Amino acid sequence: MSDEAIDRGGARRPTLSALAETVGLSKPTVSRALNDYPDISDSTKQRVREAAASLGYVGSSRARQLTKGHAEAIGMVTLADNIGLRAAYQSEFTNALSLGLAQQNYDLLVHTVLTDADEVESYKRLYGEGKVDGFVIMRTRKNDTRVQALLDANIPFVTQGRTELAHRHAWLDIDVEQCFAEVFEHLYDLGHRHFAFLNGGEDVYSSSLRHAGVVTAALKCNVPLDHISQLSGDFSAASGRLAMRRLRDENPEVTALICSNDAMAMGAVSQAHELGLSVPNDISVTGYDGVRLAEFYNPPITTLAHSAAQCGQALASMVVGLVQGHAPTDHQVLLPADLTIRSSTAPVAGFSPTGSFIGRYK
Amino acid sequence: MSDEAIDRGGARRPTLSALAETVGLSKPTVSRALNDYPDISDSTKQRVREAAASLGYVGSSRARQLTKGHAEAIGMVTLADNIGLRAAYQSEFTNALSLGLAQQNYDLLVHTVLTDADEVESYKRLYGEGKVDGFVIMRTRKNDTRVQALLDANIPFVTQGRTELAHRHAWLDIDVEQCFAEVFEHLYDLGHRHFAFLNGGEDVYSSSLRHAGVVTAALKCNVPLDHISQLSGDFSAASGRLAMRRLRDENPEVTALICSNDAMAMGAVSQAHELGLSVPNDISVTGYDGVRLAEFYNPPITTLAHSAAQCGQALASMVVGLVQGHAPTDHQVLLPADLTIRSSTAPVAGFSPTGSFIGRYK
DNA sequence: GTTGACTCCGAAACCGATTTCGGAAACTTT
DNA sequence: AAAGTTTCCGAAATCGGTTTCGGAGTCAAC
Repeated sequence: MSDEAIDRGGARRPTLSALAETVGLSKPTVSRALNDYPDISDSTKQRVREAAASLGYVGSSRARQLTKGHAEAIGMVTLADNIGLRAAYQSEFTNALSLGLAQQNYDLLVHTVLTDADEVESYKRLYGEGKVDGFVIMRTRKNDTRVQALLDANIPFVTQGRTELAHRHAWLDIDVEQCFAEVFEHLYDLGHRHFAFLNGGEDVYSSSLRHAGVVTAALKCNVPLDHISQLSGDFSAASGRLAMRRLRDENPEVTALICSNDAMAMGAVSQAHELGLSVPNDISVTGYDGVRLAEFYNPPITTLAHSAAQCGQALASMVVGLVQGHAPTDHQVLLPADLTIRSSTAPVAGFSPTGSFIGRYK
Repeated sequence: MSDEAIDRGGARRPTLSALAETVGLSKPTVSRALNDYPDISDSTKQRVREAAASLGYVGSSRARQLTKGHAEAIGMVTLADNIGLRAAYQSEFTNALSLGLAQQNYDLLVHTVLTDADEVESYKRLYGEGKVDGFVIMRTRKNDTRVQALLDANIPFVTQGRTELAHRHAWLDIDVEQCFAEVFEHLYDLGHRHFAFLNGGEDVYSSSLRHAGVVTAALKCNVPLDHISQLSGDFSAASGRLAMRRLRDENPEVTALICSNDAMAMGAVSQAHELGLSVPNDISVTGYDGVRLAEFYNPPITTLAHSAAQCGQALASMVVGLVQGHAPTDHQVLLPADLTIRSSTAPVAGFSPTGSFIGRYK
């Protein structure tokens, strides 16, 4: 009664006890009414709900978490060096993930660190403190220390991209082997016979799959493997530029460059123009990822598009299933990518197409 | 003793009580030792810390939050339509924000919603549930319902970008008036006399500031205002394309297009090329934001760059200060942007520069 | 008119930390 | 040696919910 707190604007939010008191019931009863337990009469539920609404009661998730034992949040820790195009992809992805999570009443907690070591550290701390129930891991590498560490610590997670330990954890990946074969065939159908393939680093699991896809398609098309120059980059636009310079100097016969992501493709295109080469007239270039921006590049870039939104949604339900007790191996899904043909690829000079095209024109 | 829980891989994490028992001390003592209270002897602190380390004890943030009354987390709610370049900027920004928060032991909670209405709803719920202590709001509009709602509900927040209510809340903004004046003068110095200005919508607060900057500079340079075609876009690449088409059809005398962000600039450039216009030979184009990608565009785009990283860092300390009790009005900061000259701007044909350049060449 | 089943609700314990308050031991003072 | 300080630590309450367990009514059945 005389316990009048000074109302400094913040008007202390009502607690469960306060709500219980105003409706003249006990705490447990009110709690069960709000949570729709069967052993509470409908009339009581009704009364409680109305009172809750009129008081503006919102249950404290902190208290609920404490008793329930889970945080209803999923964590994602990223490296601070996410810039440029990589950032574009990540953001589309993060938004989709967050939305998918929200639809299942989970929140997304983002933590950014400066080094790899900090990253593993953060996983353990966030999970140990109970701030999150599990993780989504992006940008997996072939031999990924994070995956190993989380496996060892028995922390639930799902990766975007497979690893060497893929049989032991939940993952979602794009069928890059298949789609890089498709893009190769697309170029072959356009009459190209001398290729360059700008792959990512060895440590990236998907690099070997991309390579396999290209090789498979080459064999199928009877293109000798020494007609495919192998280049290596780091997924940055800068490494795309570098690759294009080397190509001009060392392999001028190449008419088609297959890049392992859109950023490298854009870098390569911009370098080509500076070298006086026309894309696609002198050389065709393809990308991978389908970031929205590739569509507005100059010229718009032919790419393998996978929907970040779709990935995010799928990942959301996978990780939620996981933290609710599903087996990791129940959550391993492979998604296709769409060959999206735009203006950075064209027939080689003087070639009249005979085969049929794969993919969609956009 | 006989209380042997089945160790199903997950090895229940040690609690404070468990730790207290192993060191033979009481819970409060251990708690204070861990938190470095002065009334605990150094030898005891030492002993407790060692035991904690060897047991791998990590305090439950859930319990701590409950007693301490705050979540040590900041929320950000975004609209699901963040795609393309907008996403690129947001991601760089989010990473920086998250990093800055991490350095102050705060986490970033991201929530994505589909509609504006849901957005305000989410702010109230997240804060009401105690999941976050405050918010960072992006993409402010002139008359921003979110700002009004949070002000009404007495929820701490800081915005990136001013609003009509800027005097009542914490904000961080770029001095767009100043920098748009700079970019105008840069173009003027290159000999341009017929301009187009592609602004954002009326509802965006900064649009009027941008306009003011351009007008001020025009007056200073004695450029009659009817030599500046006003166009309006929505910050998308598509609207940049549209603007360029209109320009070619209706104002062919224009030689310089000032865009209100990089995405529109890129759209304009790509459209120009398709129309057979050369950038920068036929028309110069400028952007704003300084997304990394503008640097690798074809051609690289002259832009006004503000560091997303710097904004994120600043915002982080602002919002943390705020939730720790600082007054909103102590946190209102205006940052400059750098005129970053690249290849999308050039002197008009036959113009020999007399004035000096503003800005840096990159 | 007991017994039994059912419906609906409350007392008390609990989750895992922090904080308030006070008390025992050791150490100075006079 | 009694009184007053300091130093260090523990008992109990607390945060705001959920869960376990049981108990008071009501009603039908024998």
